[in-house]
Amino acid sequence: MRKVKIQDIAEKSGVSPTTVSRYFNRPDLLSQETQEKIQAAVKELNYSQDNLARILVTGKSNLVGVIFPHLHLSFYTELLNQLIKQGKEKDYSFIVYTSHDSKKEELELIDKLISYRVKGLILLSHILNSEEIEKLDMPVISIERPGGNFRQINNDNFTGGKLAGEQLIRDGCEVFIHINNGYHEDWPSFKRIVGFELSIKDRPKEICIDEKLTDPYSEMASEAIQSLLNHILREYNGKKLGFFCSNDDIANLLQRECIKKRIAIPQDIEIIGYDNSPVSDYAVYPITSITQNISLMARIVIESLDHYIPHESVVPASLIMKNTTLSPE
Amino acid sequence: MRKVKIQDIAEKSGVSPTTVSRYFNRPDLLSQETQEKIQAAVKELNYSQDNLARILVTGKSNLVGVIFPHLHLSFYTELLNQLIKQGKEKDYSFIVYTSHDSKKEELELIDKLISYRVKGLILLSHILNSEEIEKLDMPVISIERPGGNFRQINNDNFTGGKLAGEQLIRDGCEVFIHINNGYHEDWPSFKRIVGFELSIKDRPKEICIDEKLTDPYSEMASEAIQSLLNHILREYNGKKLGFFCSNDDIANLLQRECIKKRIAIPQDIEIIGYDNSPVSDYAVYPITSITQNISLMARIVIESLDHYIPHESVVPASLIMKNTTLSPE
DNA sequence: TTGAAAGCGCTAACAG
DNA sequence: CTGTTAGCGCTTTCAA
Repeated sequence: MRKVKIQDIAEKSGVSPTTVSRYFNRPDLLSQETQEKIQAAVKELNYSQDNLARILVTGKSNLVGVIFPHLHLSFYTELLNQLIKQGKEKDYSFIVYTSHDSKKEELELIDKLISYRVKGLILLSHILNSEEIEKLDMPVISIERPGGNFRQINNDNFTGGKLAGEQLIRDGCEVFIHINNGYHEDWPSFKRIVGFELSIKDRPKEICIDEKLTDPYSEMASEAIQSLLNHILREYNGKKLGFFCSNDDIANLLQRECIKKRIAIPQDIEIIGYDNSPVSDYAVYPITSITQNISLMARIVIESLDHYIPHESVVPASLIMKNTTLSPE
Repeated sequence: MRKVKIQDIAEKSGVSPTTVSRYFNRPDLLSQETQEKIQAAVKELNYSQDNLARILVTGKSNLVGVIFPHLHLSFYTELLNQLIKQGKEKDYSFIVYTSHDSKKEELELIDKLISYRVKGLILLSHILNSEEIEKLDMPVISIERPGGNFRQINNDNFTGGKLAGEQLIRDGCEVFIHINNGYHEDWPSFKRIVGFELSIKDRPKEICIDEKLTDPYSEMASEAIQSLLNHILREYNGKKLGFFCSNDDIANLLQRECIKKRIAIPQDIEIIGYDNSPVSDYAVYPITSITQNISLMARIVIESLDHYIPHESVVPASLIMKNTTLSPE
């Protein structure tokens, strides 16, 4: 299958393998004449480099590993999309894994990545804790994960939650409901709740946590949101409700139930999502959402691979007004 | 960074590097005693293999390249999801690219994959034609692409379209509309249209093609579907309409417009999508859809990597009844 | 401006 | 059951 190597084109063009290597890496060191000879041979034999051999000897790899919890959330697929797109310019290639599973399996995945000599690891899954990550003998860039002595890129979740609360207040909501699929106090996304609660002060509120919402495309999730909505409607009959959801997919799920119940959006119920992902635009009523600026996150990731300095970056959050909140006068 | 190699643990355990190598590849050839010695050393030094070196010498790689047109379609992300999941068992790792772009860029991507010595290439993009693919010096598995002398895995699109048409007839639709983002007669998905048209015979029909629907998450797409629906409603006022969309995302887009116009689904309009992807379940009225059996496709892909024999596989299509068509008595 | 030699980390003969 | 030797395809000294 693969046959033509540097040796072959060395012979063809009457120079040494070293010179051919230099043609690719330091062409400026070669005479015009040799360059042309080599170029001709490369074309004729349709030679293409062997990156593995090169990585082996130089120790410099452009392979990057990415581990997602799953791919059923727009935030993840959009981030992947941006990583691939922006990584292309710097010649990075991404090995993608998902890890729904055990700690043991995640460590095996990472080991496999190491065995492929990846330049770094982009981590979105929540299975490993900080100490375990710090033990890894490679650059790790975590996204929306609890901190530690590695590179972290997080959204300004606090401001995100605060912006949501403020908007709902401005629009005259009387009860404030946060829907989330689970939280830990050390997760960056926990700050959304903090910011939200702070902004609504002592107004009536409900914080609804349900792990069934983790995979919003499941039937379980659908049922969970249904009974949640029923509960809230019963409890706060006649009041204007302001919902703040931990992601757009959940917000969309909620909107769907509201439509089925013929509740007027945004007159009787307002909804604010998180991520400003395609689904939020794609919903029946495009969903007002907090943007995480995924493309900026991706850019910082790529940059961090080149210059790895463990610390946290916070990417600003902002409110994107759409049709599930009142439009400003 | 990376230091401990086979040599180190050979010294540590007092055997030759070869023996250590055998410990990983043919442990059955070693005595119990040596195995234990080596195991101890491996643990102590926290050794992990170097796959690149191994690929270099054996010529056998478990890296697989995947090229998608983009990642904004559930069919793509779900396929990727399944590939990663099912590939894990056979120890495959996937390098993922998207290629919105030029033929030149796509060939560069493929060249890069070759330079990483991938075992094979999974191709979903439509940029290269069959001859160009055949020229590639590696196993190529194409999915939903025109054929050629390589491995193809396609859905039984003809039956898929036919099933959709038959259902709409059964439900009493009077006008039959197919919505598509574009087609070529040699694409497998063209057969959906053929099967659909055949099943509805001489009944009133419209075949609507609009490239703006290619990325259904764009604003353009949204506007396109809106004016399309307006046109149809004007033209066939009072008739029951049966829509067959080329994918679930478009079907969802269409449903959204129907809801806004307060058209009764499935009484006045029926909608059938394609892919049976998460969005179809996630829509306000879960969308009746043709399943491509993505997980089966993924399984065949994985299988084909091990036993590469150029030919076409056709994966059966079937109709999944949900809420945008009448439920059977 | 070019080449010879050594070696990246590993495994496949072949031998014992 | 284990070790010796050679070499995967490339780059990096060092020397000319």
